[in-house]
This record gives sequence, C-alpha cells and structure tokens, in this order.
Amino acid sequence: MRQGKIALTSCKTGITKARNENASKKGEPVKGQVKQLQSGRPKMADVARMAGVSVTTVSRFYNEPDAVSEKIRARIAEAAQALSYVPNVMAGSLAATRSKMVAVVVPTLNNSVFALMLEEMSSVLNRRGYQVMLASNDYSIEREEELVKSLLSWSPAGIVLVGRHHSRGTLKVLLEDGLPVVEVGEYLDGAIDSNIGFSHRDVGRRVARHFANLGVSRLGLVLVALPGDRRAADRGAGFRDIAREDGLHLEEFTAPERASSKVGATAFGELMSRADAPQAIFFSNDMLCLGALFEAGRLGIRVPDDVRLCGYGDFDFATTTSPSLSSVRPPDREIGRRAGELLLERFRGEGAPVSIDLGFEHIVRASG
Amino acid sequence: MRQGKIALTSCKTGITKARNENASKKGEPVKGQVKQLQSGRPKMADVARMAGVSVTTVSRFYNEPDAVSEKIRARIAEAAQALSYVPNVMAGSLAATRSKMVAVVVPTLNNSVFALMLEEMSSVLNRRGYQVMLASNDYSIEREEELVKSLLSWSPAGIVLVGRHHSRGTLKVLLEDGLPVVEVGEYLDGAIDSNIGFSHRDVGRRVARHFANLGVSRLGLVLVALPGDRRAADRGAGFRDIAREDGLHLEEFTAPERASSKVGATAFGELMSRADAPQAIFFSNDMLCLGALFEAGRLGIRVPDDVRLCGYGDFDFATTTSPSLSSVRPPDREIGRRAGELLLERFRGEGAPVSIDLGFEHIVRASG
DNA sequence: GCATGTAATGAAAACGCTACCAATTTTTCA
DNA sequence: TGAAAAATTGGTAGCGTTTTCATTACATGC
Repeated sequence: MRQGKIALTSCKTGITKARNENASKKGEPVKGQVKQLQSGRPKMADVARMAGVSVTTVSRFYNEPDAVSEKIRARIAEAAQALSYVPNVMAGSLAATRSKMVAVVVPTLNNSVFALMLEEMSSVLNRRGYQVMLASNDYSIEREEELVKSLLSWSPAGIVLVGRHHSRGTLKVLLEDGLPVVEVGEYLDGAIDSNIGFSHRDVGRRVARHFANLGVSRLGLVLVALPGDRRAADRGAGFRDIAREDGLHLEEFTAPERASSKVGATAFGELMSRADAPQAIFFSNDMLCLGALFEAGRLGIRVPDDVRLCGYGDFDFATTTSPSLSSVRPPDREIGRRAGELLLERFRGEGAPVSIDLGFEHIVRASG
Repeated sequence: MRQGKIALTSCKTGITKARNENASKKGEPVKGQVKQLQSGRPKMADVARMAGVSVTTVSRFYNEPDAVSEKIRARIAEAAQALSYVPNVMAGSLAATRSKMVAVVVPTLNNSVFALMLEEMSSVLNRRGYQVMLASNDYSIEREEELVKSLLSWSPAGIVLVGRHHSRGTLKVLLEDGLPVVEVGEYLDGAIDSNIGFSHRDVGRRVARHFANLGVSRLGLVLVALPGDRRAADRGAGFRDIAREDGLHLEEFTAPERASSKVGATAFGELMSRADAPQAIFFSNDMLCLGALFEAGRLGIRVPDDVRLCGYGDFDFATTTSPSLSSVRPPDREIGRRAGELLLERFRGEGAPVSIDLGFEHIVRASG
C-alpha cells in the first residue's frame, strides 16, 4: 500500500554561483562615487570600507569586541547590518589554522542514549558559536579511524568519541594532532585526553548484586548487542563477575545483532524454557526487556513473581509498562553537557584534561 | 545511588600547536640537501616536491584523479603516504568557494524517525567524501533561522531541512543563496528547491478511512506533540477530515508536550472515561500508543475488541507487543538515502530540483 | 610641559589550496 | 611524415580571513 507520485518542479538554475566580481577592472574609470554596488557576498573589506575603518578592526570586532572602541563598534555593527554581512568561516579558519567546529563520532544515532548525548552537547556548543560535525561508525573501530581521519582534515577545534576502545591508527593520529579529545560514555583509566562517563562493568555488578541481595540463586543474562559494542559486553562481564563471586547459577543468551524487542522476546522464551530457568534476568537493553515482558504475558509467566527483569537505558516506556521496568539510567544528557562544557573551557585556554566518572542510577521498579 | 569519583589525569600541554615553520628564514644559507625536513603538517607543496610534480597536479590527484596519468598518480600516492599528508579542507574550500559539507537541521534527535533519516543520509554522503554538519532546532522555526544562518557561513555544498514550514527569514536567506536545498519528511507543493517526503495529512485520512471501513462510528484522536510539530498536526487534521466527511463522532485529546508512553496512558484513560468513549483511537506517535496499551490492560479494556488502537512511526516494539500494534511506517531511511543521493547528483552538476512523494505504509496489526 | 605608558587602529604578509590559462607531450589521422 | 587534436602538466593569481608588528591617539605622573 504505497503512493508513488513523482513530480518535477520548475527547473531552477542549480548550483553554480556567479564568481565574485568585487575587483574593479583595471583601467576602466569609475564614475561617480567610488563605492560601487558590489555583486556577490560582501566581504570584510566591504564592511570596513562602509564603516570607514580597516579590515583588521572589523576582524577584531568579531573576535575580540572589547578591543574595539564603543564608537567604532557601533559603526561596524551598522555597516554589517546594512550589508547583511556574514563572515566567511572557511577563510577565518584557514587564517587561524583552527575552526569553530567540533567533530563527533558515535556508534549509531538509532539509540536514544547517543542521540540525547549528542543533542545536549550540540546545544551547549551551538550556544557559543561552535558547530558539530557528525559521523557514525556503526560500532566499527576501523570505520571510526577513517572517519576520524577525514574529520581531522577539517581542523576541528576538538573531537568527541564514544567509548574507550579505538584502533591503533586512531590513537596515533589523535595523539599526534594534540587537539582536545573527549572520550565519552565509558569511564576507564588512561584516556587519550579527557574522559567523561561511567563504568559499564559496575552497572552489571550493581544489578547482579541487587538480585543476589534479593536471594535469587539462578541468574539470567541476555546480551544482544552488535559486535563492536564493548559497553554492552562490559555490562555483561560485570554481571558475570558477581555471579561467579557469589557462586550463583548463570544462564546466558547471547546474539551479535541489534537489540530489538523481538529478540528480547525470543531470548526470554528460550531462557525460560531451559532446565535451570533463571529467577532474575538482566538485559543489555530496555527494548529487549520490553519484548521479554510481553513474551512473559503470552507464556503466562508472572513478573516479578516468577522471574525478575531489569533492562538498561531507562527508556521512556520503562515507567509505563505493567509492571514498570527496573532499569539502569546512564547520565547521557549530562555526559553530553559536560563534554561540551569541557571542550569550551579548553578552547578558552582554561582547564586541563580530566577524567570524570559520572556514575549511573540503578532504578528498581516493579519488575524487579 | 550514585558514584561521584572525579580524577584528574596528568596535565597535558593542551591546545596550542606550534606554528608551521616551512618557510626558511631569508638570508640564512641552507647547508646540504635543499629538501630540509619540514616541521608542522605537510602541505600540498611538500607532496608535490617529493613526487616531483607541481602542486596543480597534486590538487588534481585529489579532485579529478582521472585527469592524472597512472604513473604520476602512483608517485603522488606514495609521497602522500610517506608524509602522511592530509589535505587541508579549509584551504580547499576557501579557494573553491564551496565546501564538501552538507548542513542538516532537524527538530530533534530524540526521535528515531529523524535519527534514522539522518544516519542514512550521513552514510550516503560520507561515502562520497561529504561531511554532515548537524543542528537541532527543537521544533522552533525561529531557532531554525538562526541555525541556518550560522550554518550558511560555512558555505555548505547543500542544506537539508526537515519539514516545509519555515520562517520568512529562512526562506529569504536560502532563496538568495541559491544552493541546493532539500526539504524532507513532508510533501507539499512549492518547495524552496527539492522536496522528499510524504503527506502527513494523507496519513490521518488513511487511518480514519480504515477505521470507518471497519464500521467504527466513534473515533478518538490523541495528539500529543510539541507546538512546532506541524507534521503531527497535519496527521490530526487528516483524521478530522474523514471524521467530518463521514459524519463520525470524534473525541480528541490534545497536549502540547513531548509524546511519551506516560502521556499516552493518561490520554487513553481520559478519553475512555468520557461519555462517548471512542471505539478506535489514532495516536500521533507509537510511544503514546504503547502507553495506552498498558493502560488498557490496567483498566480491563480489551484491545481490539473494546477499542482499536493505531500509532504512528512503526517503532521497533510494534510487532512484539500483545496485541501487536497497528501503525504507520514513514519511509524515514529511504527519505534520508534519497536526500543524500539527490544532493550528490546536484553537486555533480547533474539533476534538477525535484519533489518526490514517497508515500507511507499503513500497517494493520492485531490492535486494529 | 615632557617623557612614558596604554589603548586603538592600520598595513601587509601569511594561511594552503583551486582555477584559469598556457605550455608541453602524446596520440590520431590523412 | 606532418599537422591537428587530445591528453597531461605547470605557473600563478586569488579565495577572505587572522596575525604580527608598527603607528597613532590619548591619558598619566612629575
């Protein structure tokens, strides 16, 4: 059931723009006033001429306004306004050998955790005139290396990477370049530069510990995550840590694919059909947990009476389901905000590389 | 329950890089070989010298490889490799008065529809060496105008906006600039340039028509969307169209906030408690519908026997719930892909502005 | 009133690349 | 074999800013 209407609008002229013709032809006498109407985008020189000052001063007006007198500032502002002048960022960046841009590489956008992180960061940076250049590596560190390299050729003011696991090449390039790097979402020692995140391993431990304290003796772990997702793997590892330490039985379901409610349902059904069916299950993602919840309903398995469930991500629906879902809330928005602020500090020349563990919240709701 | 460990790593030197010192001091005699070891990032001239060709040829090597002979191509590749040369995009863009970058403005990233669209587009563009500069306007067209203006100062090769509703200022700036603009996600006549999307109004009509065909006489509409969300409003308008045309009773619940499963539950409860409780409800978002489904369970209202539900967005969980949720699937990924491809064509100088209605799928599942 | 700072301004040289046009080499075709 | 056409290659003037570094204007202290 699909529509297929395709309409061609009027054929516009397209991409190419007329070259700037600011330079007056030599030898040709200029009649009347010297200030001819210019074609093309106005440049700084045009503003300068109109305001009766030098280009240098106009440049200052934009970069360190305080260094320009009140009077002249007003004149420049007026001229810029009149010409609707917009500074050419490319030229500025070239001359200054740095650009007001931050490169960000995320594994995927199709995960609210990264989306929120990015949105928050972008808003913090935008507010100070920095733009965000985005690329997603699809959980591949090889792809990440490519992306980092091509982003670097834009001479960004800083770069943000998700996670702490990068290829040798990425590390080499980044360390050589020496620009501010923030690794977010995961907290580990020995960051390239700065690091803002939390320990995913601790997440797994915390949840397992919670189940253990409840007297559960048979644990379940559903780890459905794309191959490059170290963070999910770490959560699983933490969960196993405690199972081992406390000598608890552990049943696992693992699959190298994108977490979806469907796989969650499948995984749950499979796990619960085993001989030593778990009494409490930790999912690497809330979406999996949601699928499991529905599957439980279909199978007549009661939550949390027969089995406890806990997800990860504290997705929107966690509070609304019946029963509401226990989950772990990563500080995604705050990570984004802090990363942005940290970079801004560095750009101002203040601040030094830091590593910050923002922790996480384990939210226990009705599901366990 | 929160960790708060904060650790400062060793204090690295920071942002400032040593200036390029390629230019040899005048008057100072250069001993030995003329080709001194250069400090700083290598430039095109360095590659040219090492490969024994002119800068022009190296430039061609990167921009139109076919115009360079096989032999020389190999020499240049080798030199570039040896020097680990990376072209300076800023310089290139300045000289060419256009940059290999596409500016994209979305309402929010916290909505899988836009996230997927963006991801797909970004991947198509990346493959051809174009980068994506991202900004989100939070559903505000005033904010959009600001963003467009500042993005424009980066002289992008093209620009992508979500929706067809923009401020006067945005239109003015965009029309003047004349660069390729693609408005995505919504299909309407009279686009600025190109347009790829579908009719949201038709979505509402289609769903209402479906309910009507089923013999439903009392409809319900839950429209929870942020104020600037014209697309959601249009879906609602379409739904009302049919209700009016067919003389069906319509109960509405409207709230100007972000759609979440929680509001969905509230809205559902409120609507079902009214005297003329609807027999079929259309939600402006699947997340709302999910909340409603759980609320129905709590209230003992059977779906679809007592009331039919249909959402929008075809979110991941729609197939897994019990009953599975009817929904409308927007062609988000395809929109992203087509937008990217369209832009690439335009960059190559091929293709003209087009408007494409990609339609949508109304997926009828167990919920109605 | 005169030397001495301090604040404001300006001139011109980079920044690293692309585009235009000219120069050179190679190929094609009678 | 020679001339014309096609394919390669190179020289160099910008692209529109930012940055020294120098200059001018203005206030300060004795």
